[in-house]
Amino acid sequence: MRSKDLEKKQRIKEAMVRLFLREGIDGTSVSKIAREAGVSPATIYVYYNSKEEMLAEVFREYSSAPYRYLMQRVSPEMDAALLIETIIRGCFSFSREHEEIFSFVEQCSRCPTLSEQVSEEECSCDILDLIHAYQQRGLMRPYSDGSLGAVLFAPVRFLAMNRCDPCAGEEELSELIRMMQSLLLY
Amino acid sequence: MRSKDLEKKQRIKEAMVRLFLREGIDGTSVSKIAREAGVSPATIYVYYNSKEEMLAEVFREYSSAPYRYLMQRVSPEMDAALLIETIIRGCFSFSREHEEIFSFVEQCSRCPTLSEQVSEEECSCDILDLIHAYQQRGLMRPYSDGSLGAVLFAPVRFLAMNRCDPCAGEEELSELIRMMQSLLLY
Amino acid sequence: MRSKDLEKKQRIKEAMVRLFLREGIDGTSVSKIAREAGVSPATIYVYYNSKEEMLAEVFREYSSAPYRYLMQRVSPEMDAALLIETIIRGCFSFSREHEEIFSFVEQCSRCPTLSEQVSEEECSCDILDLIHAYQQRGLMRPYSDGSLGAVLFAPVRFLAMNRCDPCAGEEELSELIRMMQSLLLY
Amino acid sequence: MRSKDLEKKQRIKEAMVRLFLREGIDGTSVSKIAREAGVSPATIYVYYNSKEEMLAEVFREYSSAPYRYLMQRVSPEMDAALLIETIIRGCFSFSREHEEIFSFVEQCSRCPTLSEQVSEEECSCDILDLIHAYQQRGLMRPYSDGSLGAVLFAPVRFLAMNRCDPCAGEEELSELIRMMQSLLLY
DNA sequence: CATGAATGAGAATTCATTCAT
DNA sequence: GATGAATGAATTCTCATTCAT
Repeated sequence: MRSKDLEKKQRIKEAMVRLFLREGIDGTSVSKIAREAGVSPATIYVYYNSKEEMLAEVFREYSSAPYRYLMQRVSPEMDAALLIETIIRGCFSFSREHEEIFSFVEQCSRCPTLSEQVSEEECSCDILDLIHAYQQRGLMRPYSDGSLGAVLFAPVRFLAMNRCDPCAGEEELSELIRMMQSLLLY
Repeated sequence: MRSKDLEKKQRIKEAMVRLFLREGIDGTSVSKIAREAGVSPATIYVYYNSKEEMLAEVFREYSSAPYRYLMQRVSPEMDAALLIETIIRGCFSFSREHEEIFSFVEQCSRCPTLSEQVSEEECSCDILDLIHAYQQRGLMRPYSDGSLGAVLFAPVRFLAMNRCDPCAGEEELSELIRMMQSLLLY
Repeated sequence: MRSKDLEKKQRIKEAMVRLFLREGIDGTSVSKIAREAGVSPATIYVYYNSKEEMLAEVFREYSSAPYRYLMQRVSPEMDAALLIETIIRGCFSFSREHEEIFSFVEQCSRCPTLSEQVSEEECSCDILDLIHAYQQRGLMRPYSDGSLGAVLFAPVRFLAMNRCDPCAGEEELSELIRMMQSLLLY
Repeated sequence: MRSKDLEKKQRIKEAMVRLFLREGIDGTSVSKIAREAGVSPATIYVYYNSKEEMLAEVFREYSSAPYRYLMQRVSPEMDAALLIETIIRGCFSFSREHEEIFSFVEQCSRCPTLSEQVSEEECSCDILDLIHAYQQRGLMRPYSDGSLGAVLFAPVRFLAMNRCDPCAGEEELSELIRMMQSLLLY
């Protein structure tokens, strides 16, 4: 596909993701996506074989977006406390800066017909590798990957979902960071 | 006249919730619900004005189900460590024993058109009140409600969602319990 | 049927006729009629065998209402000019005082599945008999019944339908009366 | 892509109008229209946004049809008596040659939810302009437009509706023409 | 590659009617 | 007689997809 085409495919993806935020997974139809993307419904079938495949593919692509976002913000030189803070703040700010993607991934990952397509673990493996390094250097407690993922990502997303008020959010965010530091550091 | 049949309404609810698990929110139509419940599609409109209202009402009802389940298992006489263990194990076993309700609530609470209808906080307030008592007696650290909810419920649900293998689940669950105890107790 | 029942049947009729004005013939369903009349849908079937029969029967009853209204206002003692004026003004004021019945009859009489049930001529025969007397006394020109009906009733109903502004209505009404007097009198 | 097929839209309109004559406004459903037009119900929604809009648009289009029909038959060179005869005969023969359109417009114009969409006056303005010329030349009495419309169009439509027997129709038609000539000419 | 038209299948909902009390 | 519940059939309309250009 040429660059022109890639740009069009991108427009379709973004349209879909925007619609998920506005209308929910069950309110997002192919024709609405087409209208939102400014293309014909038929054009969508140039890039995808079916709505189902499209959903699965875009879900797969975007499910790692929060982790890629994080990877750009962390660095192995950070001390462990800052790493934890950066991860948690990063999760939170991702959910604000990319609200549509955040909501899209949350919706897809809860949908039983889609969730099997993607494993959280694969997506988060780079971050976890980084943490392994800290663990091996004795800078972080040696909890298992599953538990780490559960406590590092789930609570902050929980806050992101339930807090509309940004200020209250900030306070709870700081508290959560302190909690996770005391939990994961020595 | 025939009197309105609450048992029939219940069957409709359960049919909907079962379908959410099997087919997802976007694959659940009124006629499928009717077939699953063994009634005519028109009958559903005797009990609900529209699919939207039905969804909202059932979501509202079931969103507190996990917390009601928990409340039956905890007691103010438990020591703090056991309380935490009971809550986390309770969350997990609810997700196994009531897989459909768990999945239903997770899906609805991520759907932007529905999530506003229900606040997690209201649902969890009884549990939080119980914890307040422990906090006031100096048996648990005085974290805010938001943070408590975030760390007590979100990670275990995260595990429940991502672990299919029941054994791995058990180990991580134990670890998570230990983590939360060390985090929340003195 | 007892008087209680007749009153209920009357309520149903009036509800139907009111709905025809508000929602049109195609927007009037049995359940809406029931709700408007304050009875159960099933009750309607105590009085009528089907919606179709109900419609036909009520149409038959109300189609002569404008003529009965007229008959109460005219008298064989009137001079011919006054008779014409009374008829035309009567038609017009009926359409204002009984807007629902007027609209109901107009709608039914245009509907091909209903119109055959009722003939205008039968309904207007009393008025026409009165006019025959004037014609035989040489006080009105001897036009045929069909033409008389056409010029006495159709134009004023045309005005009643198309004039919303009551003042413009009055002027045109007076003009129409003068026209009909010059047409029908010697 | 296929280009929008105006002939197909026309087929849909004609199907609707035909059904109004056969089954009445309340017996005309979108699927019946589709079947009658030989298209899929969904196709109708390519051309119209809703049944309501479709009805309104087609009503608007056809409401002037009888007047356009008349305009092709009259001419400013006719003498006044012939003009009146042509108009009345034209109205009548339109109702016979285009029975479906006649019935369609009559039904729509009586339906309160539709009638506001179209004003008789706008439709008849060309004919009325022609008559104004005769009035100004002193060839026809100077009655107002409202009254003219009422006596020129309403009675003949009344006859067209109530006369099934074609012979009786013809006699009354002649009489009506004579009446209108004596009424409107000097 | 791109498209608007077209559609069969199915969505949500309402209908006229009947049932059971 | 009167009713609210119940429903099969039909309603309007949307969906995901394909067709013809």
